[in-house]
Amino acid sequence: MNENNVTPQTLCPVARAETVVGDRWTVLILRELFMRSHRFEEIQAQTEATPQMIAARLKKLEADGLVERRSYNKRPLRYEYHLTEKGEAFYPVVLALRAWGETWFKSPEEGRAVHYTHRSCGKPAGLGPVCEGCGQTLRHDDLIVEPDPAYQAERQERWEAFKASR
Amino acid sequence: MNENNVTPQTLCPVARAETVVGDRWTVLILRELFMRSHRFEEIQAQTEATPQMIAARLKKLEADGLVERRSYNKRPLRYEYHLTEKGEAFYPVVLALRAWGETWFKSPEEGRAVHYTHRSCGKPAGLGPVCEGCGQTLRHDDLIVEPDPAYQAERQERWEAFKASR
DNA sequence: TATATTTCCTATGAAAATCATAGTAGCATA
DNA sequence: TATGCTACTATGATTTTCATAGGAAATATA
Repeated sequence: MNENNVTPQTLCPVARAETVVGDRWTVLILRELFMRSHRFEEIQAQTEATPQMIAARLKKLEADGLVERRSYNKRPLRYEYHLTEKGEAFYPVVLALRAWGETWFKSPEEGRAVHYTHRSCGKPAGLGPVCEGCGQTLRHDDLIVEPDPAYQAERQERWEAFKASR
Repeated sequence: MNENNVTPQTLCPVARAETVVGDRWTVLILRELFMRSHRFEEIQAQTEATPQMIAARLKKLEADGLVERRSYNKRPLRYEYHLTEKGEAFYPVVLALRAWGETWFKSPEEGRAVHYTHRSCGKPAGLGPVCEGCGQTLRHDDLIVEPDPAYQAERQERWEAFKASR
């Protein structure tokens, strides 16, 4: 994995961002955090990465300031992972990635994986970056997220397969 | 490198997108194409990747339909790389990445790497996704791109260093 | 004619990351 | 005592990446 460079080599913000998020597993972990999976096991099950991949990336994400670890249980000590403000600020990238993926990687008969409703106007938000209904810029905490039944089932199944394999 | 899966494993558009662009070099190559570097050597110089990295990724980007190779010279046969419509459509992701990078990876004394002017309203476009001046969604071909002198110098220097090393 | 130069890559071997698989630590519950 | 739960770590084979060098096919220059 790419160690974070202390002195930035370039002024380019895309290159700097990529030293942190230029990795498939990292982005999938961030997706899971936005999907409100906060536990190691949930993230592992839904990304289908090995535990080392998850562990290494969570550690780096924490070092890079996108993620913080919160203990939700002493004895035995257990942690959950949450996005920091910097991590939350990554949302527009995920949204843009989603829009691109929905547009260019789906056959017509496949529906959207997730349906968004814009809380402030009550209308479907569409693919962004601005709300289809009211034109406002979409923010993560202003969206009601509803996984499509098919996607929900897929996630459910992945979780069960994961559980069964222990 | 990740071979493209014929049957998608998931409905998640982010995961599907990441099988194509979930890689640092790939994103940097796309950035260069948006910066109007179309030649192998320019891309190599500005990304500072090895030629195999570039060659392999350009090949995959072509297979994935984001990039097309155009011969600009017979005898000797020479190619340039250009974005397809699918590749151009990736722009919002780059823009979001840039905004995040500019916001979270810069000290106050460092300026923006690139300045955008919105062609249709003539005002500075800001960090997007919508124009700071007029509120419209930013499109790549509607932006006048002006690298900051410092960033320009950095790129110039990289090119010269590359040339000198041959 | 001979020698550079330009451009786009390919070859090679060492170093690092990744993967599948298995296992550990600490505690709770039956 | 045994079984389960959760968050990881260990190991060894496989794959990818990196640094460095080189090649091929033509034109330009001496």
